[in-house]
Amino acid sequence: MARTPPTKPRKNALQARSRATVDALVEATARILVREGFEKTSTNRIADIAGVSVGSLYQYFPSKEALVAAVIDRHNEEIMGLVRTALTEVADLPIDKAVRKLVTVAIEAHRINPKLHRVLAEQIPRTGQLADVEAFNREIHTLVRAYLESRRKEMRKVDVDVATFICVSAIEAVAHNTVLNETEVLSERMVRTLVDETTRMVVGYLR
Amino acid sequence: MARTPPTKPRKNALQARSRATVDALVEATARILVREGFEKTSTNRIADIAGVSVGSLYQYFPSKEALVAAVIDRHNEEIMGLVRTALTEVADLPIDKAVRKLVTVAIEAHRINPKLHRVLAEQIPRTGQLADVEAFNREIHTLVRAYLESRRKEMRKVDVDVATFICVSAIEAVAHNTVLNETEVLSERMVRTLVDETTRMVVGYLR
DNA sequence: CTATAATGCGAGCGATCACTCGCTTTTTCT
DNA sequence: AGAAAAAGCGAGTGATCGCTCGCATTATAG
Repeated sequence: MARTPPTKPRKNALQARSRATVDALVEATARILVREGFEKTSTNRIADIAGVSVGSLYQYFPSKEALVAAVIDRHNEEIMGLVRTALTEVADLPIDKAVRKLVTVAIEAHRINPKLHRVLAEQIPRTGQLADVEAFNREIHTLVRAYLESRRKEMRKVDVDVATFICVSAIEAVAHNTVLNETEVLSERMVRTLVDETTRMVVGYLR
Repeated sequence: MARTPPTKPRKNALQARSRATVDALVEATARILVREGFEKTSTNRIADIAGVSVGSLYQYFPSKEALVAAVIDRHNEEIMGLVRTALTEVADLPIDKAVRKLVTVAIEAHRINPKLHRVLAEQIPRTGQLADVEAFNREIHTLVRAYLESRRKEMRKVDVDVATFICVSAIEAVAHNTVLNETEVLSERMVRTLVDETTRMVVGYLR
């Protein structure tokens, strides 16, 4: 205890070189997930593609799970970036304009990296730390709820929590299924139709 | 080739005893999935819980995947049973009555075995044969589409495929999230509210 | 320049697990 | 009853894979 042992506390303190290593590892994980699927994604392979040794990998990520979690986090943060921005922009808009914007953003967000999104949704077992996607759902729920609360006078009498739940579920589902079903390129024409229709449904529901 | 070799073509022809074995295996798989999660579900363990040897397991199921697929199939058939029945019952009803019935059934269907449903949705990697959940979605889409087509005169002018897609996505999402979010027992009060609200949204959208 | 810390390496260990094979037991058929 | 087919058995095998450990290389401090 007297002497400071040169023990590495597993993953932290980064100087220049190591930051690049960490990035390379996360990037490699994402690429393998997309190109080969979750089953083929092994730590040895990740290290390999990242141009790094397994040993180094385990300096920064305590487990394979942690690596996948990092990819999920990065992806979710991209999505949440769009959503947060949209929700502040929308704060002063009436319901019809706001909903349209939110539906548009939801689909955009799902189109950021559709292949990765698909793999994350369909192949990653939500277990242990990976179960924390829930946190993002809670944040979205909170933000949307706050908006609806502030626009209550434009709405019919309705429980705001229930309305939030229904609207978020519906919008998310349409965006999700749109991206998953349409193999690759889905026309701008189609996207506009879906935005129109979903907006109509949700706005009609709220008023 | 001249002699009929007593080779078992791997899984088929069932006399009395073996049918029980197959059932026990599928049932055991479902139970382990629920109680221990997908990760802990190994073929040795399945055979163990089923009171059967691994050897026998592989007489009827060519792979672990096949076993899990059987569980998924059984569960989906239960759900599809309810949905098919509901859709025929509903054929002559006006949109508002029909949608209410369908929403109710959707939630009921998801409540058949919520824990299993959760595991299947969250922990099973949709890969290889397991990807065939899609077939059930197609059937639902077809059935709902046919109903909407037949009720076109009660509806505003709208592309029936798009409307089907939106309605099915929305209803399924609400049912799904309802069952997943509410930990265990969700009050009849809440269910009624959700049915009311979802029905309102969908009916409002269609007219 | 030397000492010390930080970063990187990769062969290989230990454990798990899907699956096989040679054999025994039970059922069916005649 | 006897034979043949069907069903059942479970120790063992081969391969995979997450992860460790002892050592090498590179950067920073004094």
